Amino acid sequence: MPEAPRCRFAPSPTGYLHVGGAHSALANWLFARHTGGTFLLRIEDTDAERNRPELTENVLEMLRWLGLTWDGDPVHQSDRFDLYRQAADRLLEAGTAYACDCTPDEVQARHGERGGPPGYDGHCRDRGLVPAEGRALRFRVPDSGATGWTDLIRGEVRFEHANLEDFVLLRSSGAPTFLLANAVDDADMAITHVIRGEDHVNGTPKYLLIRGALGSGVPAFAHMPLLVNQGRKKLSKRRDDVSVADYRARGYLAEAMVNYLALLGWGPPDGVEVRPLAEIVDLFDLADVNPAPAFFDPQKLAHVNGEYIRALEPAAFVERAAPFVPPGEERAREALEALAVEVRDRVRTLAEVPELIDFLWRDEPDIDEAAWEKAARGKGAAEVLEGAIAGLSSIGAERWEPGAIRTVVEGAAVEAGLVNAEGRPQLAKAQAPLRVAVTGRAVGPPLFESLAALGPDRTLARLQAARARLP
RNA sequence: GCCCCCAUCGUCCAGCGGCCCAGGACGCCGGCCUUUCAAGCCGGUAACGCGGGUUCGAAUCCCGUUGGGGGUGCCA
Repeated sequence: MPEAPRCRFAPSPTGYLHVGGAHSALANWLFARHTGGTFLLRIEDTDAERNRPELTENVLEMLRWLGLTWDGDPVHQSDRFDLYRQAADRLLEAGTAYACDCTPDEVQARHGERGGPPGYDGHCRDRGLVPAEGRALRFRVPDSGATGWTDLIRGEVRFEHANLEDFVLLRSSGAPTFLLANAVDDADMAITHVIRGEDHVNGTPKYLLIRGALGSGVPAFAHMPLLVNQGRKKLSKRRDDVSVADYRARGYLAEAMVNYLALLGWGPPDGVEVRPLAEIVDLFDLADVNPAPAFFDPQKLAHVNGEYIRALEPAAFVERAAPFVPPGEERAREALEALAVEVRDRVRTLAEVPELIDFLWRDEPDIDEAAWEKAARGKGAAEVLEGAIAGLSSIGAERWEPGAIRTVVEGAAVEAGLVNAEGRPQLAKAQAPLRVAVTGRAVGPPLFESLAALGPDRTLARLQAARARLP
């Protein structure tokens, strides 16, 4: 019986959680849940300069929101500097690391002079410098040979040592770099599978060299495809719309986001894309992941989100949409409940909900003038309004429901001459001026249900106001 | 520049030597349904980058090429 897999998501709190990070976290989570393994979280906060502690909470909150729960407590690298220094000492004693007093500027200047490949030139390799404050520690990469691994997604990958420069393990400040801390922690945490983005492929031989020098064995690697934008560039927080928190705020459901993310770089064997997470856990396999970069397509995300929204029970929809209508507004909540199903079936994000029903809680409809002009110019607009006003006035509050309203509007349509060849009322034409008059918009939930929810008094007042605007 | 990775419709995924003159999904276009808009249903559009091999047979294997991406920090 092989040891149970252990994997981890290791975000750096230099920014909020973005969809690329979520994609990589999801791959780890799916792998762990599928294999019955353990999914750990490690906060890589070794860079005091760029570290923003408050962002750690955003990352944790978003992972929780997505449902990507981790096992045990998150590990913070800032608490473990002793561990890294001990490892560095061992490498120093073994001669696989050496002190270096070159400044980054010097390294770059020498590169400028000599040309050729950038990176460190091994200047301090054999100077026998004693480690001290202000001196960095570098790894002595073997002159010959190569380091490689069998990537679970990419197959064989190899790097010639000749192409690897002596990289920094400890900064001159004494703080560990990502390369050292990452490798040491994975060994310490007994990580068996390193699942991360393709942008880490180039750092992997260095990781392997450190682990080899430390004699700590090696985990398996799976480098996930990067998520790219329309220009096929790696998603960037600066220019792309990638904040997970923003997607939540814009009315995307966590389960839809997770389902969509799972579809990037991977697809279920049976082709059923939108499905319960449990089934995805069941089907997911790293060996099936596509190594090519994948475009993060907001349109398809929206489609998947719409499917999830429509699958919600009415009551559940109301609960989840409630935060998107004016809070504390009793009429808003009532409006949501009154037209729950009609609205649910028409939105792709919860943020689209208020514009469909705001006419119910506003004192006056917010009239879209372009829509009004068009409807007012339509044939029989004034007659339909008048007929509706007269007919609806006589319905009475107790019989104010969609069916009765429809009957009145059909009658008004006939009287206004809006009939087809068979003499049937043309409701599409008749409802246009009524809809704009009452809701302010040209499109929205079904009209009769909308008027039923609005009630006779407000409906009639709005129809009369609209009629008054006509010549 | 150098190193590494990648390569099927516009996009995401399927295809792992014959079932493929390539299938599904999003998008787009058209139709049906219909009180608007959606949803739903039906139909259409559209791809194996190129060149060599290997093989009876290649989208599938190999080589090359072209194109794209990533890395190249005392960031992670």
